[in-house]
Amino acid sequence: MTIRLFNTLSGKIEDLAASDGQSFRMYACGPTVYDYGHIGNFRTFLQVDVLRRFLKLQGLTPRHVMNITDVDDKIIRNAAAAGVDIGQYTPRFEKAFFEDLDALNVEKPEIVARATEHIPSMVGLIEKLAEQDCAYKTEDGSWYFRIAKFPGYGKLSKKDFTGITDGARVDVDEYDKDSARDFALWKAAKPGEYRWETALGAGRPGWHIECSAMATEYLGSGIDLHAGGEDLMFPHHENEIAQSESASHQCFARHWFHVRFLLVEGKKMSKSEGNFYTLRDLLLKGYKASAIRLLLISVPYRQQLNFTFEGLAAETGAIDRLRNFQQRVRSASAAATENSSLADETAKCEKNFIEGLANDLNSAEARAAVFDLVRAGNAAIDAGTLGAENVAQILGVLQQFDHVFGVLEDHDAEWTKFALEWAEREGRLNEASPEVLAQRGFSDEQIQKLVDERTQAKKTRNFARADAIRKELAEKGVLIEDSKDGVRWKRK
RNA sequence: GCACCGGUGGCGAAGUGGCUAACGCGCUGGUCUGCAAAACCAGUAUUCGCGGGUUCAAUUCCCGCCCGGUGCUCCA
Repeated sequence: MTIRLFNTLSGKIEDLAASDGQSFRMYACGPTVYDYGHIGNFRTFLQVDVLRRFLKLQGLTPRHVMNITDVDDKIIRNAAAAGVDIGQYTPRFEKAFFEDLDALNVEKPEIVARATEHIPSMVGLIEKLAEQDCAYKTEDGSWYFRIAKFPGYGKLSKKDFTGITDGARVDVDEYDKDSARDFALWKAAKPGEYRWETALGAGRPGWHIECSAMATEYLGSGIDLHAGGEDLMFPHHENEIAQSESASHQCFARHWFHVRFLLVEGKKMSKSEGNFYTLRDLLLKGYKASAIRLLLISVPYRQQLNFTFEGLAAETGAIDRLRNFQQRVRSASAAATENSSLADETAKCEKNFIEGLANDLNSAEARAAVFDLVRAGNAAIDAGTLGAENVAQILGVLQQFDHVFGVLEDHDAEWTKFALEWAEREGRLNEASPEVLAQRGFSDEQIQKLVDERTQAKKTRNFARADAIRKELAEKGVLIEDSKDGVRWKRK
């Protein structure tokens, strides 16, 4: 199946392929590690995850590079405020970032590259640009990219800069740039500021240069795909193209993948609106990591997604249904004969699932196909017309679904516990919801004891006592389910 | 202000110039149960922001308006 994906550069939907016929070389802009990641950040990382997982499902081998921006103005400012070196400031946020990706079941890229560990590579690139007069040094010792030397500037974001008047909006710090649009490659250190001593002078890299240097170092020129949030299109990605292509005289990236921003409760997410959420905020409120993942990936990446708590609750229900179905199919007693219409239904699901994703990563279409199978499969189980071959086929399709969607395995309670432990260490337990908090210190053993007592009470038909225990457990966030195979319980 | 994207049932959301407008959640009814819960089944938009136009036919194409979002500046 040919994978078709929208390319920001061409403005068209194009076929995706590994240009070297072996590995699919992709670069995705990673986080600036100065704070905890919010759900907007994670929508982008999650959509890139869906893409790379689907590529793998389709037999491609991704070679995926992600940068960690561990030096920038915000980091320098925050570290200085905390009275520590940037090297002491960033690791905890980098660690938190990867923990969050783990919680969201995001696969780790093949290569993770920190900006601070690639300074020589960036310096080399700037020197190469300087040799071609594409970079120049200003009086304060900073280096800038000369946009006038790159005719293709604006081709990604579709901007026409020909009419821009130089000097129209010049920043005070940038008074000696040749053109207002020229951007910093290397920022000279002001007294007392964090710095690297290099051939370019003492300073630190500009924001855009790290991605050009590291993408090229690990992947070479003409990479298959470059990804990021829609906001990065301009100026970040535009500048990456200008730098990289001026230095190499080759295409930097063939395909550009941009993920749309999300809304929260119908509004732009911002701290002042009070609708700004980190992953940890949501876990502490008792939402499941898997539901957060599913919600963030279920709306196609080019579509604005409205993140709501009602939607999050809905996805929790959807996940339960999918997991229950898988469990039901696994333990179903197979009928003697195969159900051919169900076999057709299963094949159709697989086809629609793959086609949906191949169609510009339409995850909504893909998951709808799976729910069609859930309905058909459940009906067959109810009717007792599920053959052994049917079981194998359905489980196979669910496995494919989960290769990409990654929500069927249940690690939710572990991540909630993880968030609680983190909050406790950070002195932020007050941010946890009462229900989540009630689970703290309520051990599995204690729960089991109450569950057993209730079972005994039921045996003696002491329903009043049994119901009282059920109520008590419910108040502490534990749900009881009676079934033929005994009593099950789970933390909500 | 200029440019771009979107507005589909209670909520999220797919899709299409003409077949019963996907799918999930919710809700209602049913099966099951000591009662629940869970699970399963069934039902649930004469209609796709508003006003025009093109067309035999528009939710789908065009124009205008209203609303939301994004970019033009740091931002996933």
